[in-house]
Amino acid sequence: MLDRVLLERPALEVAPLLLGAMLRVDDVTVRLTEVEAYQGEADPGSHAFRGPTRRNAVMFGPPGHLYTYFTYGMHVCANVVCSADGTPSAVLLRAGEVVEGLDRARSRRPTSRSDADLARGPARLCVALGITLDDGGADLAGPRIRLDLPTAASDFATGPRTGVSGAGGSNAYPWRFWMPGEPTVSSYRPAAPRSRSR
DNA sequence: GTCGAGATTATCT
DNA sequence: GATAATCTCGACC
Repeated sequence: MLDRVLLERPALEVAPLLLGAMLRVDDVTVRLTEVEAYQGEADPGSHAFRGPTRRNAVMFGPPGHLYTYFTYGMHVCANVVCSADGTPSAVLLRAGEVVEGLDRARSRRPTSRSDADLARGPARLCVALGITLDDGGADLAGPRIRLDLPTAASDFATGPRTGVSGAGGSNAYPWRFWMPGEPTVSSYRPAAPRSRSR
């Protein structure tokens, strides 16, 4: 059962709690191995930094809900909304290990060469689980989506966020959390400065 | 194995 | 019209 009280804390405290958590969508279950904290208003890298918009409205709402968004036109990323109602904190689900519904996950991600690749990366995780924009704002204790927090905190490491746009100069926050030794967590390739020129 | 560059579209200014 | 919390593929070591 999802303990909503735990999610009312700041993202930085919720993030380690989510490591090892089980996230089930329909018949596919993933054990989260890598997450990233976003402190809304105090975080230049967060979508909520510039204030509430239609897209990030869910983040400003009560915790225990799913915040989804489109990025780069092709990819969906999922967050767990935390902190109290009105505080735009969220934890991005970066990677996980598919522990149930492997066949389903594999068919959704035919390009994955190994099972560890199925949910290694925010957008991949969403595809493997079948999360779409339609699931934005969904209750994490609902019929289709269910989140189970681990009973005990897992071992974890922290480090600087990668992949966050350098536009805000926000790469300085060590708000990435992962479980050491997990094959689904690779030292993520530093985001290449993306140039649309040409 | 690691490194570098392009693709593609919802959302915001 | 510009931007973006990424992924995939190809080249090279």
